[in-house]
Amino acid sequence: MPELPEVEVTRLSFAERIRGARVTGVRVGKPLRWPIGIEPEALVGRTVGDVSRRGKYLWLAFDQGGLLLHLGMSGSLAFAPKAGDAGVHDHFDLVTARGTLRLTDPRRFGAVVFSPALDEAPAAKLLAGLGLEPFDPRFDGAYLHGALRRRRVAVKTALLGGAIVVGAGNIYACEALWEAAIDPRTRSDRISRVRAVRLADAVRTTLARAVELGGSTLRDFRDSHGMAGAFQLQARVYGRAGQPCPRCGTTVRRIVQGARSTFFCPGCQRR
DNA sequence: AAGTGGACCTGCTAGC
DNA sequence: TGCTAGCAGGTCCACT
Repeated sequence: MPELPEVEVTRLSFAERIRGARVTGVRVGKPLRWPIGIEPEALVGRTVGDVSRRGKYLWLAFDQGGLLLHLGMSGSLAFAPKAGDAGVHDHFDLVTARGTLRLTDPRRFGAVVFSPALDEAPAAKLLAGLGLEPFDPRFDGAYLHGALRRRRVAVKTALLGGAIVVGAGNIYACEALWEAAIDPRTRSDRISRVRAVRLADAVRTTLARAVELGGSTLRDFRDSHGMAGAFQLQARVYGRAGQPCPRCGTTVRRIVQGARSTFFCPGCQRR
């Protein structure tokens, strides 16, 4: 489910509501990717502060420490309709007077990890190695060109890796490469400076537009109030194998790169 | 060091 | 209808 736009849309949908709330209870379900790292009871009595985002992680700050949250492949955060009605896929509840923030995650690739601070372990360790935020002014064509030159993987793989720029997962990496008219199989060190400028623009604008549209709801993504996203309706290539490219009419293809599906137009996306 | 493939876990859909 | 294979939005880790 969640790439940067879905995570950001989720954040925007609950941050205001939960800020200042006092934790009155915590419920945990099945284990997620990593142990929480604190007795859930020890969170009771803390006050929620700001919710920020780094890549696809959310940092929910308390007056003391905070929780690093990740939605994995199938996670979502929502306010529970009423307390005590947790289903089999609900694995974390943060109960407050302003509502119960609930992580639902069928595949359990997501995570809830307590950390004493964002810049201390374990949070810092999980965030180490992340590339620039796409909306960071330092993320531009020159930076991207330089970073791509140091790698020899396919440019799609380089984007997905997150070590150069965070936030573009499988949907938006495919979409940004279409936007920039670059063949996803192109070796990253063969991308010219001019095309790197185009690609950096495409990554930024694709992610920004997706946030504006409320993310992509392919199957089950909802924000914390249950709203679906609309970006998927505008996807040009993702999930559209066999359909005509909206730019040149060539049939969109699906290939596999690094065990992930890549969708692209072999007509107008060039090496 | 960088690149590759497997691992984690569950649910859904298409096809026989 | 029931079973199976294949697929899914992420990313860490072990191995080459």
